[in-house]
Amino acid sequence: MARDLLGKVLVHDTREGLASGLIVEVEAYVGESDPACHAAPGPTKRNAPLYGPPGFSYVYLNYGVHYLVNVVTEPEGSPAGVLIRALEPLEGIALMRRRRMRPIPDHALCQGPGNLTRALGISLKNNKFDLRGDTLYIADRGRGIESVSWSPRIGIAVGTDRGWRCFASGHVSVSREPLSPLRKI
DNA sequence: AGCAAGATTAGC
DNA sequence: CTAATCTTGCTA
Repeated sequence: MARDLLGKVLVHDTREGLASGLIVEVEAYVGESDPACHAAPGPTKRNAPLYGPPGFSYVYLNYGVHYLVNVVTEPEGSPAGVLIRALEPLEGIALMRRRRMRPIPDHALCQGPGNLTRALGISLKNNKFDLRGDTLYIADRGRGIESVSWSPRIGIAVGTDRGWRCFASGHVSVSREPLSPLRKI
């Protein structure tokens, strides 16, 4: 589930160095019946990773400008992914700032799905990566998120009825506050 | 072969 | 509020 990814750590280890951040905001895109999911039109070349085994990455170029990274969550043949929308920077902050090429406070370096891939140096080359590997991977460092909020997903025109965005309540690195949180746990 | 749209962001 | 920027997927 999307909730389980909150509090985990996304790490990208490259020649330039290692950068990582605590996952504080995600959105679920589930199945061909979800109109906002890239699997909605059925299998295509682009969404192939969604139909693959869980635990792999699905990276794509959005608006011709930003790379967005998902974690494939369902068994092979069942297309679903969780979009990572924001991280609290942990390691490699100097490297992140260099990649962002812009004066930004620490907490905002990985704020937003396009910004975090830029800060971590994630691109199309990282598509279909095994997230239990040693280049782009998710680590459990025993850190949890104490308070979680849910809201509709952001930036989409369809499927807004589903409250499948979840984030660390009130965290400074969350991309933005929800218009209407559905519940808090 | 041509075209419209898109899970965003920064700048005016 | 809008431009930027380009790949995918659909239509002809």
